[in-house]
Amino acid sequence: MKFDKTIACDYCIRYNNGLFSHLTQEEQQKLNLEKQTKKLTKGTLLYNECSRLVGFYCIQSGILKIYKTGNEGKEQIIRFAKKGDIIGYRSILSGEPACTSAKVLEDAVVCFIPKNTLFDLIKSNPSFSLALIQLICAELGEANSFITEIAQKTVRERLAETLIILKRTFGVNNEGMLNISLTREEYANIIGTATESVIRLLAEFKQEKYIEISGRKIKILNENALKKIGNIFN
Amino acid sequence: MKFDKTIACDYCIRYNNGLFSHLTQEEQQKLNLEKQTKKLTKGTLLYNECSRLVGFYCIQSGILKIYKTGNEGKEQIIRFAKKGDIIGYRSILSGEPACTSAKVLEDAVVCFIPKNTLFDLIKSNPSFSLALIQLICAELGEANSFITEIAQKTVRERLAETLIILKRTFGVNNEGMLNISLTREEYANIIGTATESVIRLLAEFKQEKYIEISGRKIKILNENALKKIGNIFN
DNA sequence: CGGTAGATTGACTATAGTCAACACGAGTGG
DNA sequence: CCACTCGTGTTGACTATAGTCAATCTACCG
Repeated sequence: MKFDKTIACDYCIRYNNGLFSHLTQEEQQKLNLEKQTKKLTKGTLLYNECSRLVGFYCIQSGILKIYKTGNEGKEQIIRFAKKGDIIGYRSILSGEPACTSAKVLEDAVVCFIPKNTLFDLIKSNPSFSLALIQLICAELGEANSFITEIAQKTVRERLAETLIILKRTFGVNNEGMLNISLTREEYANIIGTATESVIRLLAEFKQEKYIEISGRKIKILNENALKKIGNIFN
Repeated sequence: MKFDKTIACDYCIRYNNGLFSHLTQEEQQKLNLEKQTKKLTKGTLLYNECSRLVGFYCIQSGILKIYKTGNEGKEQIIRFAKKGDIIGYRSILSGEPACTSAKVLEDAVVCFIPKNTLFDLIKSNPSFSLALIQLICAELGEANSFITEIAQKTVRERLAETLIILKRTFGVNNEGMLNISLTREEYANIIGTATESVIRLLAEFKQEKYIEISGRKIKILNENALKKIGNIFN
């Protein structure tokens, strides 16, 4: 991991879900001094379950997967973190070890913000606290939806839904390919199924011309069909 | 619904996850004036998805189920709320309609606390904010675990786990029966399965002498066996 | 030029969902 | 008081869905 301080917080302040836009000039400068910028290459494990974090991370670029390890050692991907997201805050706020792991999927630049900086901000800046609370509530709302979907939808439905959500979250490149590339196993670990099931269903979707596949790159050809399969109404 | 103000907040202050213990005398008095106490009988729907809440609720006694309705109209129970829990805060903090419904399972007494009271506290009392953040983070942590379990464990494993969790959460009465009584369908809606599957598995557990059943009352006879089945290690 | 990780396919099996019929008790209205 | 209904619980039979296992293939990397 390399550390540098070349990128000022101003950049993130504009993007991070508005979280840091509630800081005063003074607080912003303090943050700028106390944070550490890290460059992380693909495959790096930023932290894992049981890590005792001493700060949280703010993603400036790149993609990480946030996952939990089930009792058979199987990974369950809980969510992804991309530009503007913050991760690891749950652990330091509750004072417990992390309950998830974070691994880099696409080379990333993240800022490490020490625990005390966060606590100081909460203590001194109510607007910041409120924004943070709202951000956590949003994450909680998504987790609740995820529970319902994983409990009630079939694997086929969840796969279709996942493709739609990935498109919404990461967008597509100029060839229409999803801007995130996952292994079949990672798809399985989002959906909660076996790798082989993902392979078979992707092949089906391809067969029906809902998607186009080229290695790990996927292009959605018929979004409406996938929405219908996944029971997505918006 | 009946309203009264007979019960002072002091009572809850001591129990509510320490949340309200961070209030000053003055704030406690203000809260006491602004809250409304409601008595809710079994079966009452406190709010449902799409409700625009104007405050949140603090449970003084009784049990409510918090659930989401999936696209086939099937209920997914996300969690239960009992003495000391707060519900409905996510909706007012994010300014969105509720994403879950809350229905009374056992006659309850709840306090309604208006939105502005909550916002005022967040703005003026950083200790309260921090405690609130920690409370939400705890809920988020549980949601993440729930996702992993529902995605990876079999129905049998989840049922065993659910029984253990219900015992931990609600305890047992003097006959050893779980202090919560659910229909078979409600069990199915926690676990994410069909009612018939719950019935068959409960019969199995009974057969193996892990539990004793008398109508909706369940007694755990062999906790270790259930823990083993549910892969619970603590 | 192996070696390794990931992708694919087929065959088989287990798990759990669906459907239909029936049981049972608590209320309800004639 | 009795038939009736309704909600819930139960059971059996069948089916579909998805998991497991094993073999093979492919691409890329050192």
